[in-house]
Amino acid sequence: MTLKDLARQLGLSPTTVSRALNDYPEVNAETRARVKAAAREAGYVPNIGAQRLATGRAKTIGHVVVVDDHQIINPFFAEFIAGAGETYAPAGYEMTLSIVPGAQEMEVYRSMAARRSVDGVILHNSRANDPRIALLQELKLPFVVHGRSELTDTDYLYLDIANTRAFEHATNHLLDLGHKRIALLNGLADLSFAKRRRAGVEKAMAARQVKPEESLMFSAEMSEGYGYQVTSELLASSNAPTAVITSSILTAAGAARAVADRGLTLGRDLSLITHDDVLGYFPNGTPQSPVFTATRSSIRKAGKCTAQMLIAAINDPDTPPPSEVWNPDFVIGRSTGAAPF
Amino acid sequence: MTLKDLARQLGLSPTTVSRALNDYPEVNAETRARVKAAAREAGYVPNIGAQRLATGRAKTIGHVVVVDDHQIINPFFAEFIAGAGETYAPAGYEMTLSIVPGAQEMEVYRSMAARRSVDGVILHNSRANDPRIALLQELKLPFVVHGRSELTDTDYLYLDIANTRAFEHATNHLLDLGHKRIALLNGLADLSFAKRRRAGVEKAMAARQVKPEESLMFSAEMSEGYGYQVTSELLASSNAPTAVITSSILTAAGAARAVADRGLTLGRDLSLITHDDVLGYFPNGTPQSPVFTATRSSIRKAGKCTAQMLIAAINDPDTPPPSEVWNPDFVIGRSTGAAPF
DNA sequence: TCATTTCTTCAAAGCGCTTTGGTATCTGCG
DNA sequence: CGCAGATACCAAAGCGCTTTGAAGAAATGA
Repeated sequence: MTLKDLARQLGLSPTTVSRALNDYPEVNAETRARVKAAAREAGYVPNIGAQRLATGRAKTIGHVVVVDDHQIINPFFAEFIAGAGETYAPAGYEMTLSIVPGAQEMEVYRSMAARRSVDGVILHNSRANDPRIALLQELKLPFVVHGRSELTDTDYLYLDIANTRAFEHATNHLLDLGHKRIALLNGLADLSFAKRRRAGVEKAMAARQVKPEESLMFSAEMSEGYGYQVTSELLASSNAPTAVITSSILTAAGAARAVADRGLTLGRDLSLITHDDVLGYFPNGTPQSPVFTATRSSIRKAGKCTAQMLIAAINDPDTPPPSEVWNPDFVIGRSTGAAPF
Repeated sequence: MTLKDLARQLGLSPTTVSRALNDYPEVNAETRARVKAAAREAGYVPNIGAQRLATGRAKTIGHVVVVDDHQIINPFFAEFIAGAGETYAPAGYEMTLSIVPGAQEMEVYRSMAARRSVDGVILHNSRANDPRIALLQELKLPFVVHGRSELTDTDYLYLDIANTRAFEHATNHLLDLGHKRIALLNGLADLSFAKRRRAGVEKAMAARQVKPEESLMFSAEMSEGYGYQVTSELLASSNAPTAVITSSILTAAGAARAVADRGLTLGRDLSLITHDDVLGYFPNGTPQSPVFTATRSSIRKAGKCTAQMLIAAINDPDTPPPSEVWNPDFVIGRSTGAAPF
């Protein structure tokens, strides 16, 4: 069933049928209704390839996910994607996911632009001086960054959370409780959120003349195992920290397991604050009673909003929406307490 | 830069250029080399919409993910997708993800078929008598099911693991250790894997004349919170089970937290076996020393293989690959021990 | 030598849609 | 009544690629 078939069947020209379906004004209201009814009844849906070719728009947003061998999948990715995906369908967009080795990432953006397979992309895992930003600007491919890069000389759209501020706050909370030796189990060091979080911790400590120790700063992919292993080692060491800050609830869970394994109690023997992305499958206790004291910001909501920003920017390139920086909540759970003296 | 431009620039017809790029035999080897070099140099990539329209093939695989409001994202989904995605790119396929409310799922498949936006789909979360299978067969849209339905009168391609057998094995292991009251924290009841796992547990118990108790059988979305809550309640009840089987490592983690919270020890006061999908971000301890006794099967590998099956079926519809049922490993961890007498 | 086959290449016809540039009919107004 | 401007429709030209059918050039065989 093609447009032409439908037109013939209605005794109309393809032009009129196309315009009726696309809500152009120069079609009689009655005709439009008749066309739409016939289309629905016949189960007519426009061929997407033809539409793309004719309009030059792909009605598709691209997400590139880097997965090298043996590398873990970003566990937050699914939630972010879910949020983004929720906004695409109602807006008439599709989402394509490209899972590629890191070495090919730039090439993928180039080819997306050249073959016009997407109208825009969302950048994940923003890094300190992210080369992807310049590339996308050069390619004139609309994009929104989830996170922020440190680039100051260039303007781009982003949605981020106030990482520095949130982790400064968390650190201050621990300092208030009397903690001085505070470990940070951060994400991979070159990711911009990790840089900012570390800066937040150091800023708070510096303000109180507490010297951050390099040996308590860790960077790795944020798995449960990472939290368990590092915390186990820390607890076994001669001068263990009295508090730990983790960048992910999964890492926090691992840390909690390490504490329990040694027969210790969280919030008494070791204090723990984590960032909580509000993962559906790993809630931080219940709203009434959070397990971990945490900085909290829904990554799913971030996905939703990032997608909206991108669509707005695509539809109206001259007046893009403003970038956003969200302030995470701070929730007190049962994982923090006064420093053992 | 279009094919025509490139052809003009080379002094060749578009026909020849197209054939050279697509490795048709009727092109002089030298010409082909010249064309390919020029294409690379000029950064020419075929327009995807035009290609789709001309060939009728989308070179795209669809994944439909149902996410209703407040429903959690399937936490295993990301790993599966990563596996599938790894095989798409090298095979020249793209992946589109549709995140839709459950009520729209069938409609999405219909529209995918009508507008030819995908060449095939992978079915997630297979259910007992899955109506999607008949629909896709009717639409003549190639598909592979991850999991299996209970349909016996129809033939379709699937990749599944031996759920019944694995959980029968796990239950036997617990029975061998002297456990009689065994709880099952399963996934949502209408999912086919949950049905099979429950059947496995019941089969093993029946074989030993142990009566499974309805009050110890739970079904819910497999979050950490679910494991914690149910296990907490079970442990507080007058005749608590001595062993628990969970369908996901996240639920197992919640159960473990509940045990620790009450000052009890896993493997002594409560035995726990879980299914482990081998999530990168939540490993089951280390290979040398698993935390949980578990049935184990990599869901990422399943994604990879499912995608390969689908591509094979698309490329050669007459001789589709065989369906597969994988046998999970059984690994002994520190979460099981003799029943407290 | 000429007929036949094999190699290369090309012109042109789509694929199914949108969009440009009309035309015919109807209205309103001086 | 006659003309300008709406209104409602249509024919035809693309969008950028693939594919069919044909044809000239070169190679082969009798």
